[in-house]
Amino acid sequence: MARKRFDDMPCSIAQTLNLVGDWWTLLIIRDAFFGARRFAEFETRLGIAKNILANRLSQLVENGIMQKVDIGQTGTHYAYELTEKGRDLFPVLTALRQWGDKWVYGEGCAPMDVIERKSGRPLARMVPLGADGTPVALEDLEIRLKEKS
Amino acid sequence: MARKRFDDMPCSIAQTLNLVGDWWTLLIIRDAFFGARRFAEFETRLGIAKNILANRLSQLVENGIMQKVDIGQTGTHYAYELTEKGRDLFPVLTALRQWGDKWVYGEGCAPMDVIERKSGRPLARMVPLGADGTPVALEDLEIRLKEKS
DNA sequence: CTTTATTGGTTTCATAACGCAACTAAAGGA
DNA sequence: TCCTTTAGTTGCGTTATGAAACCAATAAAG
Repeated sequence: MARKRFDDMPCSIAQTLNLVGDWWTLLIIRDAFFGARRFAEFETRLGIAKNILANRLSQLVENGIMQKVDIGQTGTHYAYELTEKGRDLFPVLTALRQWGDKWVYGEGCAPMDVIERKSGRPLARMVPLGADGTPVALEDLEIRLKEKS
Repeated sequence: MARKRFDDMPCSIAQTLNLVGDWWTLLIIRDAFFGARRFAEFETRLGIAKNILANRLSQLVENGIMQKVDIGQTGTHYAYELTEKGRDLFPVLTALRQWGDKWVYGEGCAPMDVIERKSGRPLARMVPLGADGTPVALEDLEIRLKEKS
């Protein structure tokens, strides 16, 4: 049967994964953050098949995460760029990257650093903070589900 | 042909997605955070097929993200629990959830809140911070790739 | 003004993954 | 002994993925 969709799950995590949670989509977004704009650029950087890339890009555009800009005074030239909605996925990518830095490569062995130019230093580790700005403990959290109206 | 693996990409994001980036895995981890422990619990909460669930759980155990604990004095009873490596994915789930809260449901309309008991208030929005603790601007970031040794 | 290259795809087809349902295995209880 | 619970495995049809071939529009070359 068809791949199961998570559309109907009343959960932001499921909904987000439904939009960006397949094999390639987050990597396309990653490369967009890292400067890729053109179809061929994504293709060669990722080593993704053209049909899959075309499909994913059109989904991303459809979902408002990227936009397709015609920069074609000269021939067929489009740029795919992140919208604000797309740029707002940066925390997700950062969390994924920091987890991999720590658990796949090990502290200090990551193949890539993201550096803040101002300070010349890498970003701080992202940690969920409470309303008062201090890190939260998992045990101190409570899930509260809203009633359906 | 076989699904493409991201194993060979020298990138923490790709590596992390390689471990937890398929359709179901992050939802299994989410439910583990929310208290699910038993095979049947994951099955009914997620509506996932048994074979897929069995496959994903064994991958998660193999990758050290969950562990399978035999709690079976009486019959066949196992519990699947997150390891430290698994619990450390909490920032990833939080970032995904907060993005969905904002862009899928809209501020204040999320179907679920994660509340800190201490304060009774939801977690703060996760934002990548620079080394000095202030939020970073995307334009002020620089990617630095490490040479292969 | 015809030919060739570039860009951004679409089509085709083999294979792998998914989803459902049925079946199995091991232990406990009636 | 037979039934139930738990945790799977197996079989099979459907869908998605990946590679390669093909296509269309424009530009550049000759």
